Amino acid sequence: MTTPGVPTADRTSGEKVRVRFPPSPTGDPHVGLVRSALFNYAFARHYGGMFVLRIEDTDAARSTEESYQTLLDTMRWMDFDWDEGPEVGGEYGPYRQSERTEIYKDIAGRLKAAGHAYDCYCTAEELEASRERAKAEHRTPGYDGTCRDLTAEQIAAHEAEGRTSVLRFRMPDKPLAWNDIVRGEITFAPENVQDYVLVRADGSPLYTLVTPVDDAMMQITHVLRGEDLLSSTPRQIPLHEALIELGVSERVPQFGHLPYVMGEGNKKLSKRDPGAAFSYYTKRGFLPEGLFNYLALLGWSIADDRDVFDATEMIEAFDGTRISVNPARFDLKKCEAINAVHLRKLAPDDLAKRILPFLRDAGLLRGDGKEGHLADDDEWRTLLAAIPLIQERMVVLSDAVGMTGFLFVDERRFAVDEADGAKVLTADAEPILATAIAALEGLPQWETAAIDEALRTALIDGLGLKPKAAFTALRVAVTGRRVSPPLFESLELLGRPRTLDRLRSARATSAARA
RNA sequence: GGCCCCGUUGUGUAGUGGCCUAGCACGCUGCCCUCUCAAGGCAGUAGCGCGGGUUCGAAUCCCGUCGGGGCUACCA
Repeated sequence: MTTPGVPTADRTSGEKVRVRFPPSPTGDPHVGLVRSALFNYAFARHYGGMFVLRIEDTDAARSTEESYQTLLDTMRWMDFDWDEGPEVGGEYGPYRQSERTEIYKDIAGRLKAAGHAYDCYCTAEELEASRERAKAEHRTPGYDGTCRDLTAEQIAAHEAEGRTSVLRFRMPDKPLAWNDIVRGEITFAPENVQDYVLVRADGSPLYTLVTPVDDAMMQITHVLRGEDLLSSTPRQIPLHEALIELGVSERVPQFGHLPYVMGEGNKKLSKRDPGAAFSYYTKRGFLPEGLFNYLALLGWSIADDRDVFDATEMIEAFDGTRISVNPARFDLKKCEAINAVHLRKLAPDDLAKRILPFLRDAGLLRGDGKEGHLADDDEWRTLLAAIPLIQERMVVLSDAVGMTGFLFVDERRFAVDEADGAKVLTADAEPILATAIAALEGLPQWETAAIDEALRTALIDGLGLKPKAAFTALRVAVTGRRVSPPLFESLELLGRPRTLDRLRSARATSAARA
């Protein structure tokens, strides 16, 4: 690898940095896509530049309105505020390519008039044959230039035959090189990059035309995109140069090609991979902060001894120079670990607020949902009090449902986990539960320390039990599971009546097994 | 087949000729703490794809080789 090109987004040139994120609204957003948005966003913010959101929906067959909306929701959820784009506008709009067809038509015409593009009448069969020939001769397959310099007679003959034509870009005969922001000097020999199609026979523009045209007209200075587009860059550079010549552009943007995000095996992260879909994270309750942090780590590092940081810190550090060239494998475990760290840093009421929707969706709250009031006052107080018990045990927000469900569940619907109950609430548990009930019934103060002391005295000292055995029985009886938040605190939160109800019910179960 | 990109522990990375008996994080294992589970603490596990050079000295430079990936569309 040669020295990567340091972005001359420099403050010295005085040129305002403008970057763009151009997703296609096809299907559900993918974490690889979000990572790409993140890098562009951070780059723009680092240099105090503009972040442009552009929707690449020229492929009408695959683009959907639903996907478009999901894309915007995703951007908002990640807090990637865009300075120009759909819904916010901007002076270089419109920002949906489907609304720019006249622009493309105009540019295509001017490109043709200036001799940078020409009509190609080759049929699919002819092109296929040409490719086969090239392969057989160990040459790079691609367009052979048949229609590059047709005479007026030849064109007339083709038209008379009823052939249709596409518009092809005329590649210059010179080495195509650029200093990639991520990878350094990259060069393609001209014979390996052939004339390519800009406009379909039906007159609709292709990605190959539209992307450089928009980047040019939107004054984009830096293009950070996936490595899969690396081989389209040598084709785009001469087109940018042609656009400069036509006066619609002022520069060839600097390019940087980001490493892939890989999934299982040695394949790009695909829909098959658990966790490939962005919605997976919102559903499980990852934090935007956590996902932001983890995604930033996919192909970038902030320092040699640190990998937890927030958006501000990343933006401060992200100047485009430490981007890795290697593909990064998506590691859900690490993503969870990073998320858990961010979760533990949240203020208690903030965390509680974020947990609420998950509790609501699980049907555990009575709140009417009006004006964001998902919980009633009692529930809110209980949740707030439970936060210290669960915060360091959680990885994602939805974990709170399982951990605090026993506090919110309607008493008539409370049930002990079947497997845990069968294992723990045996005949042996009956005396433990009986003793605990007796100890708690007359307790003057219903609070953690008193509960703790009373139960230890009665069960450990009194019955000579091991703490683990004694408290596991109570834990299962009261929380319904063998794993729960700390027991005594949980009992305090649950309150005496409900605690005793559950203990009595569990005692009955144990007695029945005697 | 052609072109291009890439190759440090299981994973992500630090590393740009001596600071490397290769650092950090996640994972995994064990121990401590402990009412469960976490969190926390401590310890451990495992790596420069391979082969040649250059050099007093190479993960770092050169050549070759092997491996992986991408592109090779009237998709983006």
